[in-house]
Amino acid sequence: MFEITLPDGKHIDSNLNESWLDFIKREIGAGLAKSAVAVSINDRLVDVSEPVQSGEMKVVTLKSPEGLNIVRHSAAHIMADAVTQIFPDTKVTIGPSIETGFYYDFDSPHRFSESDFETIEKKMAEIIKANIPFKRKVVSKEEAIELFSKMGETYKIELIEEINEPTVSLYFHGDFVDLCRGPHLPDTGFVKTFKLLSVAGAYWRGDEKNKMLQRLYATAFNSKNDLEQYLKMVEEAKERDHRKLGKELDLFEFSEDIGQGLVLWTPNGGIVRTVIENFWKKEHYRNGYELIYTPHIGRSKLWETSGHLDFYKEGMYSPMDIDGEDYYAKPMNCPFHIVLYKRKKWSYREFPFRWAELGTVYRYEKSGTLNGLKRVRGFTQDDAHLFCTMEQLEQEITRVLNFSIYMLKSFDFSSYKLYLSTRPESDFVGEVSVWDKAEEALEATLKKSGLEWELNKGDGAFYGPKIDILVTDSIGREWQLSTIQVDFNLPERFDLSYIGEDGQEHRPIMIHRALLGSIERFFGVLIEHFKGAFPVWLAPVQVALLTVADRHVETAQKLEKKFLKKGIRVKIDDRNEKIGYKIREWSMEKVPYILVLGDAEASLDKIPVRERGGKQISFEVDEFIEKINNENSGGVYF
RNA sequence: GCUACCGUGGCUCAGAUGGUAGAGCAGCUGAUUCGUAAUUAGCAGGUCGUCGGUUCGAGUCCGAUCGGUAGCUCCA
Repeated sequence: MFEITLPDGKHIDSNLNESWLDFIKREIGAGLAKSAVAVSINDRLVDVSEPVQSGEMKVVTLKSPEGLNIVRHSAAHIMADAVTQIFPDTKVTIGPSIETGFYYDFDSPHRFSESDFETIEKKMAEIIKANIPFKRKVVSKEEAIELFSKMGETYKIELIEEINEPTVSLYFHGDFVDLCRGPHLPDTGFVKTFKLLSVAGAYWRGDEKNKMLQRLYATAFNSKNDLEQYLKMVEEAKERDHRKLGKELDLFEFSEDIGQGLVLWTPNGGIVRTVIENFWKKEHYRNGYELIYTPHIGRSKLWETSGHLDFYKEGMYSPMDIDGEDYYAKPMNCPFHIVLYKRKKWSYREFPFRWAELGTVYRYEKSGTLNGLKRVRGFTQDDAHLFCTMEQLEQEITRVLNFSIYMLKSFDFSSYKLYLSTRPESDFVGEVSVWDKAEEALEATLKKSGLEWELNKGDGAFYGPKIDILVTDSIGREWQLSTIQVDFNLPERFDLSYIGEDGQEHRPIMIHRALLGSIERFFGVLIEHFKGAFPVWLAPVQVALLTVADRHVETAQKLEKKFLKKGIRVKIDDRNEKIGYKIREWSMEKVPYILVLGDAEASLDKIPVRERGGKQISFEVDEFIEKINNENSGGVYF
């Protein structure tokens, strides 16, 4: 007797030894049975061909996220089938579904390239069209090993040997067989549309000591429309790529002469950075921070004390010799801030301290990980270190969190996801009771914030718990920008203290925090978020004045003077070109406002303002200046 | 760092099977003074990333190196 509960709470008792598919057909409906790709029984996914069992069941259809995962996973098998048919010497390894599709890793004497895609896709289409059923078979490990060794599938054997169960499940479709937990589609025909995307190297089991395999990336969707939408989104991301826009808008540069991962800010990028930094400084003063400046290098003793030479050496550059003494370029600012702390004895009455610095650090990143502005070797952190008592921790964290959200909002990021990372299982410093108190403080802050947050249990750094903030950009991608980290380690290592109310020495709590992260990376994210069309307050040029003919230059200069006085970033274009030509150029530069000055504007009573996108509005000069000032985020930061 | 791919004038790109570099845009000079996304004529600009090799001859083949892209890995 099976007792089955449906999602609507209905109980069905059945004593038939039938498959889920038959059960669904009879008890729920033939229509649903047609689009059923799996069954969730007590939150475990199984094939629809599996026999019924007792529990809470839910039909998984193509449309659900789980359903799409199954489609993609099955498509991965189909791809592996196609590839091994076309290239028989190929060994299969693993092929899971991922967020945007699926991949399969192969070990093959054949060098895959995009030119193989068509052949593979054609073969896959054949397999799909044949509606070949997926069949599950549970066998003993020995049996499975025998099967795969006959086939020469050594990777599969390695996987089976590590499975701690007496049996394993195999999935067949046609002549293809793969070790797999499942579930899979009823048959290959359920894959509606797919596309091979790229080929890349990937280590066997993700370990760089192992052999490099060839990974074929692909994706599958339930409709052509979904696929097209996905491809469009990929296209859109390409269009927005900050490396492409950075070149087009002349915002930054890398040079072989200077070195990998080292950014040159051009005059245009320099303006944006200046605005960001000036805004940042002003807001920090307003929020109770004091700005400090520290050097780029420090003696090895400092890095020994801080522990960086023990734990972070791979990230640091080789030392330079100064008068026979080793100095290191800083990968972090904290030790310098701590040395500033140590210059005096502090009283609890003076707490908290909030010391901020736009500190430029240098970190060794493997060459393959470098990526435009997003991953560089020299960058400026918008760093700050707070020193406070345990009693002040919650209030300080709340303050930082609010400040962080305010800053992100100022740059047009309005959707956040927060993560609380807590004490790791092992390898952590400090007392458990201190950790607990700190974690409580962080959690209380998050709860009060009313923001969406999640717990990443055990994901904290060894030195303390932290809160990370992810923002969503204009095309839905997530970026981690802010991080707020409590540190129990460095105060200990540097023997920091303050005099408490009781006249005794106590250890202060230290908080590291960065709101924008790195200025370089943040700039990259901003470029992509705005697609290079910066809001007025950040735009390198805010207003372009275009003269129709030479006799209008004087008008332009008069206007320029007025704008400059008000701190508006303005450029005159008095070249001997047709007006359409100039408009095209400044439009492509994504300048927020273009003003065409001709005979009609000679008196400057009214000026015609062309907005980005082509809309034209007539303004009085003062009115327009006022408008720009309003758009300057409450101040001129340049 | 590893694997694959890529590297031609400021930018975007052409240059089958090796025979000694080409376009558009940008730049410069001239004509044009023309009102909301490219006026026109001419000129100039490249030791084809770099170094080495094969060859009578290499942008084209081979090796090394530098740089880039995708992914893997890393990110106390």
